[in-house]
Amino acid sequence: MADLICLYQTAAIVWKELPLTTATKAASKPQPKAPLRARIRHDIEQRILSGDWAPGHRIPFEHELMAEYNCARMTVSKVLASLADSGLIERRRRAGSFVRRPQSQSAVLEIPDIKAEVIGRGHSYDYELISARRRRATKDERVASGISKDSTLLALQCRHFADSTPYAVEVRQILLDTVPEAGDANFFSEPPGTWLLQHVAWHEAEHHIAAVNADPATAKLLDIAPGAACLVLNRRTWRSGQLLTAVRIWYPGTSQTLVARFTPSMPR
Amino acid sequence: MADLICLYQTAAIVWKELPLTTATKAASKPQPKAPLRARIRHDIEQRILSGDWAPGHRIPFEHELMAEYNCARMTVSKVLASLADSGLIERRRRAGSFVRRPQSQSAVLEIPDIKAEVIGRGHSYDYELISARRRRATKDERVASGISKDSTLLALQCRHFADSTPYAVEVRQILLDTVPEAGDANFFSEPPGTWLLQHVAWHEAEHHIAAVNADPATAKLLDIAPGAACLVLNRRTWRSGQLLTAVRIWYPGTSQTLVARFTPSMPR
DNA sequence: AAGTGGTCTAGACCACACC
DNA sequence: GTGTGGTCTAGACCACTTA
Repeated sequence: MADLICLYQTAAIVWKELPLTTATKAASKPQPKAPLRARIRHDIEQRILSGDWAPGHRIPFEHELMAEYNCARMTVSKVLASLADSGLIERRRRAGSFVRRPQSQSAVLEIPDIKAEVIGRGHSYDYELISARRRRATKDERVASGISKDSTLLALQCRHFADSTPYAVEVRQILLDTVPEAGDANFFSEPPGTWLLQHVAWHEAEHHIAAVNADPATAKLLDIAPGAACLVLNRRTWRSGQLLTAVRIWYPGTSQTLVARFTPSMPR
Repeated sequence: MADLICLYQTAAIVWKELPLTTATKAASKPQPKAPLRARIRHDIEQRILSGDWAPGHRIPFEHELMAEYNCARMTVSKVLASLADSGLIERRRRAGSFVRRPQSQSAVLEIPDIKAEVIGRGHSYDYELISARRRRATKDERVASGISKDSTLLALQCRHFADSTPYAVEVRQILLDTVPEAGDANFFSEPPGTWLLQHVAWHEAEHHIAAVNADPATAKLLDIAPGAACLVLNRRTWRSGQLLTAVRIWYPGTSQTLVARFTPSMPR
């Protein structure tokens, strides 16, 4: 039973650590000058989110809403289409529009550029390039990522500091075939992540997040004890199906937490 | 320099571990039977995502697109509005519509119900309720979460198994003031997360993700070595600004990774 | 068969930003 | 002023589903 008490206590600490931020933004009424469809959307959304209209409830037909708000059908149609797009309602021909039940827990995870992240938190930012070299992709990399035989990649290792203490260690590969401009970039002064965000358009990315015990080398670079828990973020980024870059970032587990926030507009 | 080689190797392992899944879904042409605006949107999106229209490029005016596709202004207007809504373009009166540069790295993090997650991965699922009790909120909890003095909460601890091995340990509090039905639920047979998803509408949630070294008690419950890295997920869920539930879930860091995927429709 | 949503048209007026 | 996007109207036809 001592175990239980311990766990409850840690849970209580969590509660204490997290300020009640998201709940304060509730109830923002559209102004009288706001467009009509903002008002209609707000009204419907409010009744759904308050639980007034439970999942499965049939919301008024388009023609009923037309009458209620004395407007054209196009107007209410756009509102309902946007609500369906946000995943809040489901529309069925001949049957009507229905409140959907909450889907699986998904959330928007913000993973900003590290430089911006550090500065945004009010710390001074420093950056150190540890190594950089060009090399051919290994056989494993070619097989796993579907890149061609002669692919050359730029392999970088660097370190990020916040207020002069190590903040994260980054190991990155940039495919020079798909991002040739990276060959001329100066990664001594600018972190590769920041450079890439500014110079390269991307539209697919995949993140894997894991917890690992720091190996001795990483621990030394992060100035933490060997074996201390680290949050490891793996990201690969594509454009038009072509891999642009892969990166693995170690954060000390104690200082760093990722924050994800639910927003009502979710894909299905 | 031994450090570097070690790090590069681990990065290569990542590459190997992650199959090239997202890149295969590229290039899905709208059918000839598809609505006109799907075709228009696809055309524009393609030119932006391919890099043909770089960030800052001015895309054609509405009246130009009307002429090109021989359609009404409303049709192209809806397309451009939806592209702006997705964050792909930025619209300025009198100036036109412009391709936006990629924003900060954000992604949709899928955090499904644990039972569904385990079953979805093809494992057998088992569940164990370790403890359950009602108690008053502590002072710290009241202060931190803005709940009232006399709040009663249901405090649960439970364990999830995949193929009969510990998968996660969960510590949860449910506010009985806001979710009174939970008092009658049978959490001996059904995990609280699953029950809540089915019975309670929610619309705000906040996740914090951290890496910690397992304390002895948690390590014992997860059947891992004390000090092993764990991924810890903290979630609090609200409805209409009222806290419904708070939960902290420990995953063994070695087995568990969270996956987040970028989607083009991003908030700004 | 009837009624729903899905889509589109051809106008209109307004707000706003830039010249 | 001038031209852009923002919003809205009052129709229309079609596809689909369900009664």
